[in-house]
Amino acid sequence: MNNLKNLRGTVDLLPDQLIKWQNVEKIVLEQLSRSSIKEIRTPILEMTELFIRGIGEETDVVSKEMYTFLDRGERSCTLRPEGTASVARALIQNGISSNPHQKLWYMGPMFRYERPQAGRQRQFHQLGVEFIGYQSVRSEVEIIALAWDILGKLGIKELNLEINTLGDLNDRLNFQKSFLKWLNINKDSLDSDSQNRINKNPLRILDSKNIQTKKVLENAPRLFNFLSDKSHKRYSDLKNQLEVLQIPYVENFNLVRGLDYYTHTAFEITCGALGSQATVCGGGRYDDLIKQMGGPNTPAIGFAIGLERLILLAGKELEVPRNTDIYIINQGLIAESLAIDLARKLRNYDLIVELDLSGASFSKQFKKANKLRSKSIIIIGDDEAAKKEFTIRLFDKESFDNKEEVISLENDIKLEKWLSINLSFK
RNA sequence: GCGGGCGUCGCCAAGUGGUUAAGGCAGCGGCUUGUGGCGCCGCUAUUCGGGGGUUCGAAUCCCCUCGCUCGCCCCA
Repeated sequence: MNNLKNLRGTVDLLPDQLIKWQNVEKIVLEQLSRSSIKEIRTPILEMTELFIRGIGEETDVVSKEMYTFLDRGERSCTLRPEGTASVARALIQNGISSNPHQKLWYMGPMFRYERPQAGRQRQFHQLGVEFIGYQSVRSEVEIIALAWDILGKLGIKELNLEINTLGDLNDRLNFQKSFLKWLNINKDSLDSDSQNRINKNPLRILDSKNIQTKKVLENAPRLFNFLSDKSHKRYSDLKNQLEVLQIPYVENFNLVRGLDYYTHTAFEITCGALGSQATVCGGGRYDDLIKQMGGPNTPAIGFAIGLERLILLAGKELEVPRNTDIYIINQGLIAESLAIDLARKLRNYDLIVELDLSGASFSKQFKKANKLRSKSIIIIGDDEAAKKEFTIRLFDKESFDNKEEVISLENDIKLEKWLSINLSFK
């Protein structure tokens, strides 16, 4: 059995860990539904072509991180490395023009072939939100605020919001012209990674982490200075509105982000507690993507939150499970079936009811109930079965002074009264 | 893809060449098959991530490999 293991960069989530996941998901989904955002589910597997065209051939994600293979029909397939391209594809395919304004969310696994690290896996999970068909600055502010609030609802502290603007396609082309000129003059002062990017993806050089390159870049032309008046206005409107909402931000002119489809606003939320993989949320506007992919001209903006990173940040209080309300101790053939019937009835009261299936001694079953920290127990054995009744007892760990009552199996009124007094059942 | 650290039972670990691989937690069984918190007793690694080598003898030394981890790169 030793040779059968999970693949590198994948993990098993066991029941104890899933308590936290489920709690986090619950809070997140509540917040999304309050904002009237609808769920969309797209396939995990897509044509490779989708990501090459959507994300950009020269991006790191596409050029070296995709899980790509040929299926039995010789089609090139890829496990999705992110969600936006799939959502765009699904909308185009299903007739976006009949419904051009949509607020959508999705949640699920993504795949990138990278070296695993804390907060980074090969199969990881993202929550994504996309506002489709919205051009306004307020849609950007709304979406940033949403990301900010989701993280806030989970009690995550010390978050940093970084923003930047990339301008529109024209702004970028103008900038790129003079940036390329500058890059070629200063080529020798750049690190080798950046030199390689000159002809492939010059914008990415902007957020190089190389100290030497960073220093040289200080004298490079600024994208900001190539923005049209309109783009400038967008950006200052964005900042003003964030200030009204009292969401603190830091401008980072080098924030470019790794996917080609971004225009205008790009943002990232980081948390120092995550260590080197600090980004918990990244997003931005992508006004040209849907058109580029063959759909109608449709502006859009979105973000993605990394769920593994979110779980790392979320507080310990979300790890607490809901305890069993009633543990049913039972023994004997007749008692057994009465106990099953009783369990079904109690579950209709929306109580967590666990039926002991072991047939072990009463003593064992009591110990099990105690270990589970069950709030109460029901005892039903041969004696009770014969009289068509059961014993119900509060099962307080602290005191042994437990209230116990014998109730007839038919007496639902008495049962409900007991439940409402002792388990605050309504 | 490149550097640094690590790898002994489900978890936390002692052991650094000499033959029975400590201990704690958890688990299981019993004292106590009709009654729970405590206690006591017992069981649970032919084996030290895997493979090969050195040696009379290896968890301990050497080589390879896999995995984890921290950084770089990049991102969620």
